[in-house]
Amino acid sequence: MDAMLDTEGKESSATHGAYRRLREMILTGELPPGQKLKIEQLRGLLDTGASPVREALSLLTSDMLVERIDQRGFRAAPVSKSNFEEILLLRCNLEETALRASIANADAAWEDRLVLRHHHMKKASQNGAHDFEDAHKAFHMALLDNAKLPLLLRYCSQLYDLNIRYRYLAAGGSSYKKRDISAEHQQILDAALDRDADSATGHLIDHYRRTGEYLSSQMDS
Amino acid sequence: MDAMLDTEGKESSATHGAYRRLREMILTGELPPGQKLKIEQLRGLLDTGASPVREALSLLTSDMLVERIDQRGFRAAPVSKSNFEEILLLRCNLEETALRASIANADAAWEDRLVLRHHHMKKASQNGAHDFEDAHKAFHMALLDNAKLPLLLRYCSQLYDLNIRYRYLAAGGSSYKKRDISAEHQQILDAALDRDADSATGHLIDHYRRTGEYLSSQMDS
DNA sequence: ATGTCAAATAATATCGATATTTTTGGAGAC
DNA sequence: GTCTCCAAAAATATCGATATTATTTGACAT
Repeated sequence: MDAMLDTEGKESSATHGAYRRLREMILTGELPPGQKLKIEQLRGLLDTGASPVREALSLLTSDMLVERIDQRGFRAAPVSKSNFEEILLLRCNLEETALRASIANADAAWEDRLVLRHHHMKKASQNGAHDFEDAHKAFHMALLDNAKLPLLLRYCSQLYDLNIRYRYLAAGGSSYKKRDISAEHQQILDAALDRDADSATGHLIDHYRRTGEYLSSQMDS
Repeated sequence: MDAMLDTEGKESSATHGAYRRLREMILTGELPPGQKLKIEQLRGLLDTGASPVREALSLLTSDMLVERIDQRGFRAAPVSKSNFEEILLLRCNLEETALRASIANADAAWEDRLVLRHHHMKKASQNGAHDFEDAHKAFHMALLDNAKLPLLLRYCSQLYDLNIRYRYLAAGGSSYKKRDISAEHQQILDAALDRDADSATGHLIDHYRRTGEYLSSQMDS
């Protein structure tokens, strides 16, 4: 007597579905920063019960994409320039730590994973922006995950998502020029494969700072 | 027709109450690491409904004190030596960043807060261990909060709590010797008041490393 | 006009019950 | 004796309804 509309055969759970859908909507700006998130409204939008919605919102609180106001419901996390700058700062700090640790643990299997992810990313860049975003994140996380520091990786992943949100908000996802991001990625990859930690972290941080400055300028408008 | 048993006049909310209570139980080890957290069981323990328990567990997931296993409920987060060491590593990294930023923003109001927190901590050390823990955390967070980096502060606070849990687990909360923690705190405070970032961060990290090594040795047993 | 208070409205938080899923336990086959 | 499979039990996930709490509205007094 229940609707079973998802064609995916992977994760069936009303809560998880609501979580992923809401996450997507907040990241892309479909649910704008600061917006009140009323249960009823979302219940209609995702056509599911109130409990899964509630729980999904609780989970999104962990990711700092949703704020809970004690007896007053939920709202999409607000944005600000200072928040953006803090995200950038922390990313540079944490990702440098993670990348250095990853390189310290470098082995053939990791190199294979890196090359693969990089290839997938290049391939996906010809498809839709959505595919590219996923592959881009996968590449960046692959750079870091060989550190074998799960907490650190989790923080980096969280911050990555928070940052991507600003990219969507600033540019509608499009104006995010190809610039020469592709070359930057290649430099990072090569340095990582050479196991040159200084060069790899240098390029990585440049990569972030450059994107950061670009977005920061967009935000002044 | 509802029970209103809390004598506190501050935060009334079944969810929030359950959250605080469960958090306490997990931090102190009353709910041991890895233990299955069955809704019914907790519902009885906290005498409240299933929904608040469920939501409290969701919130504790953010704090990494509870793990969610997709269609199989919740469990208290497991512990391991490598997890402990990662926490220590990240704490040293993040708190150094935060403390340096705090000192860079130093002003009279911050100094006042620091002195006050330090005083309260000393006073509380004569009372129960529970009071001391709260005051101790308040002092450490006061050292960091002048950085005005809310995300960073949140991470530091999370990691602080994860660490305190290991202290409870290793020592039952007691053997955590007074050592000369008091002197160490004084050194950190003095250096911060002098606005000597190198000295302050040095003492702070020493403080953590020393406690870390002590706990680490306890864990080999 | 303006500010305050009370009733009406809307939204959240919570409960109790049901449907789904996982886990357990035991009967039968090899 | 061990393994497989099916039924029984337990636990989770979800729903629908109610009680609580916040917010708005409008009347009244100043």
